[in-house]
Amino acid sequence: MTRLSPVQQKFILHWGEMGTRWGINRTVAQIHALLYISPKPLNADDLVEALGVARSNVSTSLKELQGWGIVKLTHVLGDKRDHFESMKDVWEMFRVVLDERKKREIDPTLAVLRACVVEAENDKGTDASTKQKLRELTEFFETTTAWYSQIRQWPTGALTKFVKAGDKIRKLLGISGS
Amino acid sequence: MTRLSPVQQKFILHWGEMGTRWGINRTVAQIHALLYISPKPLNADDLVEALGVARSNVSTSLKELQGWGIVKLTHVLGDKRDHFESMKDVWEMFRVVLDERKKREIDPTLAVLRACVVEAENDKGTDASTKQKLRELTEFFETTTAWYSQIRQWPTGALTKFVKAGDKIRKLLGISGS
DNA sequence: GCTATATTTCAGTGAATACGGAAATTACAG
DNA sequence: CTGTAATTTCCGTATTCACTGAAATATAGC
Repeated sequence: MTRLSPVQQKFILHWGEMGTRWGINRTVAQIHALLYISPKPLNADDLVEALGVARSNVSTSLKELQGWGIVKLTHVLGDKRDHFESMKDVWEMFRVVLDERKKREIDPTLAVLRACVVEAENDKGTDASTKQKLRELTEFFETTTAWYSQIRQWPTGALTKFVKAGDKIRKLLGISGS
Repeated sequence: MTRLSPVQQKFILHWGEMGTRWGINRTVAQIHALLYISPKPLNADDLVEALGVARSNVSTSLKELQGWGIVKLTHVLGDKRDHFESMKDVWEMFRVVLDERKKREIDPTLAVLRACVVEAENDKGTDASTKQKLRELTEFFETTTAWYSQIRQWPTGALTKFVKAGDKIRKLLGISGS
């Protein structure tokens, strides 16, 4: 692993920054950024050297990334050390991340909402507005997750076609448009 | 503002928890949750009492929510105190939040990525893999944002129709399917 | 303009999180 | 089996972030 170029640095730093904004640890995001642009698998010491963080920090961050399913452990011939590489297909990568966030956050939220709706029905202490709003929120998540499970299986490039199709879709669906 | 029912508490606590997972301050999210289910505008003291947080905390959180554009300041007759209400349409609300996050995070990211791509072109220090990956990532964000600006103007309920339409869309677009 | 009330700002404190370094464990070569 | 390299775990520290309470400012009625 040679020293990072200014461009690589800029990208990695920004990616780390974005990570924190979305609830991802900065180092985790930086390591992911580096692995993503790297042409070959890197070992832990490569990452330590390139990013200037502690070995232990790299270790836990890599575990985290493997937990997300976007970084895999590999080996290179003649080297006993573990090496790591990022998923390379951007589309696939985001699909995996979205699936994971859905599983970790949206699904539990839906579970809580449904429980709240049920519980609110036979509960005098909860006003009508709350009941109504909880129902609407539940429905919102139900619709959007159903919709996501549709488009998540679109092949790469389908969104491009979709964008190009423009208003045709809306007409097909009989959507009035806003 | 009467005391929170167990259902309301459960919802508000969970919403606060979810907030933190997505980079939103817990108190901010809790206040938003409470305003969302509230049938009428609430003042700062209502929030202090219901959530058990400091007055100053409520103040800054409300500023934050107004900054996001999902909470508005209003007044009720015969009360000089400021009152606040949340946007009530879930769909509109998420549209606003997504627009804002796009503006704050995605757009700057795209700017950085484009700058990186340009800078990488005339730079011997950056390898081919990096250039390639940065291009792909840029393209990804360009496509997805273009796609978002399409569906963001779909009227409420259009997604439902979309889900029901199922595979028809894919056939229309000539997408092979996965 | 003065007073009471409401709101915001700000500095200090506390809690959560991230991180580093040493120690412990594991994996491997000879 | 032994020694060495690699990796992980763990605990203490540091940094960041959230929050409070008090002081300062603003607002509205009189």
